[in-house]
Amino acid sequence: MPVKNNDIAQIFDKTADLLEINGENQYRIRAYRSAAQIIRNLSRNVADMIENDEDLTQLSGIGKDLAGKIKHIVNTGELELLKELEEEIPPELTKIMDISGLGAKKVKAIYNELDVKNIDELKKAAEEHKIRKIEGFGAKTEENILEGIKRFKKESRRHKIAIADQYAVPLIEYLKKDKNIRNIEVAGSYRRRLETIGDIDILVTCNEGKEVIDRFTDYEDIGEVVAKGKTKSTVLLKSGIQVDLRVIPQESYGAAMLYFTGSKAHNIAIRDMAIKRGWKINEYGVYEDDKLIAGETEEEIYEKLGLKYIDPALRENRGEIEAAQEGRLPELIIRDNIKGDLHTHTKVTDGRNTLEEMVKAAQKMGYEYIANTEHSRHVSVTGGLNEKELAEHIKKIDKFNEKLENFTVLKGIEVDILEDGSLDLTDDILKELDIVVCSVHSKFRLDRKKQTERILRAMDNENFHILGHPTGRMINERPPYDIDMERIMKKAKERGCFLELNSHPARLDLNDIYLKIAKDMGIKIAISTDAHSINSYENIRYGIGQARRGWIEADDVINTRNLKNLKELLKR
DNA sequence: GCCGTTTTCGGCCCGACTGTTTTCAGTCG
Repeated sequence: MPVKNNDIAQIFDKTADLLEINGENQYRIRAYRSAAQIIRNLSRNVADMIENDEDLTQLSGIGKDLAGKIKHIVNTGELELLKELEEEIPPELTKIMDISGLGAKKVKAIYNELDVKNIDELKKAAEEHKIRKIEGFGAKTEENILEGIKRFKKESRRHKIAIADQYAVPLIEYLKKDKNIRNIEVAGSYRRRLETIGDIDILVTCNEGKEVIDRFTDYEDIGEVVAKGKTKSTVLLKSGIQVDLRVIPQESYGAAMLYFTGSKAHNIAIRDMAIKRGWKINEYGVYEDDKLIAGETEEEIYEKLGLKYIDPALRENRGEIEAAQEGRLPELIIRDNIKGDLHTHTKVTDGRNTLEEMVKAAQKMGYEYIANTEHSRHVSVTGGLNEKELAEHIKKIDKFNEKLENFTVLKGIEVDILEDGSLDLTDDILKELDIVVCSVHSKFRLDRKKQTERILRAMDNENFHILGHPTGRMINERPPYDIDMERIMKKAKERGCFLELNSHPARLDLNDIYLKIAKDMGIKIAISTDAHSINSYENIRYGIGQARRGWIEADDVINTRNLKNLKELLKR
């Protein structure tokens, strides 16, 4: 099985951790971390690039040495340096570094003094008050370690963006009641609309910082105040989600928004541009010597650097800075571009509302059409339809449409792709439909070759329109099917098939990186919600956020078309 | 370990907070 980009990234990350514990040169460590990030964000398979004999040192941040190491990893799956380090230092120490408050230096000290190698031993040592005896450590640090372990076990994963929304929105409403606040906004990965967020970063400008910080730490949903200073405070909500609040001077608001929105890679690149012009950028502004020359808005900072404004969704240092320099930033899709939902269920199978209710709610969304796509028979737990039932259902929709004005229900199905790549319903009935969404709902664990060929074969069916939730992943719960997405995309392009971006916040499938590849290949996307009730249409905003991260414009998406143009596209 | 409009050597983003210290190291974002 080819080595995946993420495998290489993980090896480099782990190497960096161990080098850090070893007290190596911090810039060497940074080089490994940055390489991990570059590889992880790459929109192509490194293994393929090597096979094509491409020069990896073309990637900024990858030099001769790392290029060689990447090649070695791709060929052998291993890195000698990491193996050597693991013999020298217990590899589990890197896990201890994930505990908040513990970095390389402290981990090393604890290991040297007490021979603590893993989290269990760490807990024991702290409970026996051995930690506080180490030089530079004290009782407070020991308490924090125990707290950190508790928290780590409870909340070690990132939170889905929809979960973050549930906490961020009411907290912002609460803070806004303080009239002393002038600007308030959530920055960080939340603002970039990442599919998951680590914590919620709130920035405010105001007259009286102390007042805002006090109000913040008084919030009723807080479980613990972790830190509280004059300009910054960190709390844990009862749910375990961390929230950081920062008070910013008005003249620095743009600089702070830029800085705390990230991503880190984007910030470093921006700062680097400033350094080349003899300036310095920090969270307070752009400085020429000690003179503030920009900072109140993000726009003016980008402008100073000769850049068009870059949308937060694009700030990953994946080419957006070059695009901004050359005036070829995409005009990103917005919610209002969407004219209808192409993947919906009703009570007929496993949905919760009737078709009538679903249509009414869709009209409220401002849509012109929806596709009704019930499950096919193979998904028996949902009451999936067989040929005869679907034929009757089609007649019902025809009748239903006669009553509608300025709105159309497209006759569709979400048909299962069976293990052998055949579709769960006959061609005779499929060809009666306006739209056929094809999805994998079983046999998730086929090997890469079989799983890929299963989908490729399905695409050969002339009734195939859209590949539903293409990778099958559930964020934090289930990994993607093992498939060769590049082959699948090539086939989609060749056969005129479309790929779904499933907007359900637990799926967000395709991810941003695949979306960008699809766009670059000229494959059109359907942004759908897979709505099982009238309340799910709103999930489209998560799909839109993800699409923007993938550089998607309105024209790349089939359900931005009016009904007539959509039907043209569906003719294949 | 990477990189080059001052450089093939000598830089590399940078400030706030905490806890341990009496002026700073470690961690974090």
